[in-house]
Amino acid sequence: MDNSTALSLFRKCIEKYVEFNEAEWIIFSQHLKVSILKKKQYFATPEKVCDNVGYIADGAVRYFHIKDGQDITGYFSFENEFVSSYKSFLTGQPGFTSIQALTDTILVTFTRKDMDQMLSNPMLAYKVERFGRLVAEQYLCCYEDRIASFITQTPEERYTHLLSTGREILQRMPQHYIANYLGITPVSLSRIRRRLLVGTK
Amino acid sequence: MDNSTALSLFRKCIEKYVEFNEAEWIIFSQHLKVSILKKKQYFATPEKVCDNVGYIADGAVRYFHIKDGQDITGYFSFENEFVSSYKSFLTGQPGFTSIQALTDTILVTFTRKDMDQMLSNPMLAYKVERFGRLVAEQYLCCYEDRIASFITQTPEERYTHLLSTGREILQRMPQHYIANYLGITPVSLSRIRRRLLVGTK
DNA sequence: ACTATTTCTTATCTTATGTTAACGTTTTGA
DNA sequence: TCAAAACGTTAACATAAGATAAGAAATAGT
Repeated sequence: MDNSTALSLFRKCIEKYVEFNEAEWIIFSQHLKVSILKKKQYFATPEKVCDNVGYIADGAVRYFHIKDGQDITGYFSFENEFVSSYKSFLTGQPGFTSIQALTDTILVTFTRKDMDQMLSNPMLAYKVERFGRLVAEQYLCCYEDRIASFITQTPEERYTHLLSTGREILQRMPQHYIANYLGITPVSLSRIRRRLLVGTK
Repeated sequence: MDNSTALSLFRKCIEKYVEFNEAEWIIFSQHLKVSILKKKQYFATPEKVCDNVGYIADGAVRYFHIKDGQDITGYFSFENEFVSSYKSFLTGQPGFTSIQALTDTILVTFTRKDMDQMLSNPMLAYKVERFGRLVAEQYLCCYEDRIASFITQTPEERYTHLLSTGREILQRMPQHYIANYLGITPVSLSRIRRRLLVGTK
């Protein structure tokens, strides 16, 4: 995929939120950079401030935390989604999240500085504010559901619910990542799957 | 507390995000309503669309879900915080969350319609977009931490972490609400407390 | 002031999960 | 192509959590 393809995918994506005329888009796109993250390269690490937001034109990334030397997967992002250690990006403080490319990944990125410049540019400010609001709101809704699932559901229920949504995660992620994502260990997920199998046959 | 006190508290709160001049504030405040929610009255119920965002000038509310006839507390909001079933408010769909006043609560509210009107009013649009973005971002950061705690921590760790932050929740909420908030049963929290006591003495 | 309700603890029992390790299979990378 | 690494399942054991019930203490409401 070439840079202009990546950029036009990005444009299509953000125009779900706000539309830009050509003049605006030219200025906006001056703040964008297309880059490739090779498999296993890091988009964010725990010690550093995550200074970028990325749009995944192609590929996938995995979010994880390290606890007691163990790697615990918390989330994934795929093509046509955004990626960032948001809290770190927004607060300017180091996050506790690592983000790593699962495959070679083509990204359209902009930095915190770029975002601040756009927010200070009268020609873009309003639309960038709006874009930011709508994206944040959308994530808020997702997070609300995820938190509710931890409070109201058992691990087995969370897994069957994930099955019922048929999310991409199921096809594309190894099971032990899915287990972490559900808040359990890989061994436990394997047992849950066994229970469900026995129950249905 | 009278209405103007409530309104000026609200103004002080949102001016942490954006500042309004007098003309703007006059228009903004025309969209605001001060109301009282008596103890045990509902701000939101699962069947209905949550059409309001509230600012708590005084009082406190509890968010909960009903599962198998049981009431599971998910969150709290206190004075000087916002309250809404955000996903419902943002999507216009019924939520699954109930929100109930824990004590008589004084609210400054605006409806979805008010928000849309403000977003369409050129005099306010920019600042309201910005306000919305910053509030959503702040919640995003909180939610991110909360999700990480479910994935990386045991219930006991979540509780000791809550203790270490000394959050208001601890002083003002009965323990079985806190248990739900941590994703466990009240009985289990009681046992965790026992374990911690024995461990320290 | 007194009763009803709520809250918290404790006990018992059952069940699910975490931990560790072993094994076979699949995938990866050189 | 071949060795190393990653992956999924299973087993055994220890631990923690859920469910239920009972009882004491605190609180609320009248």
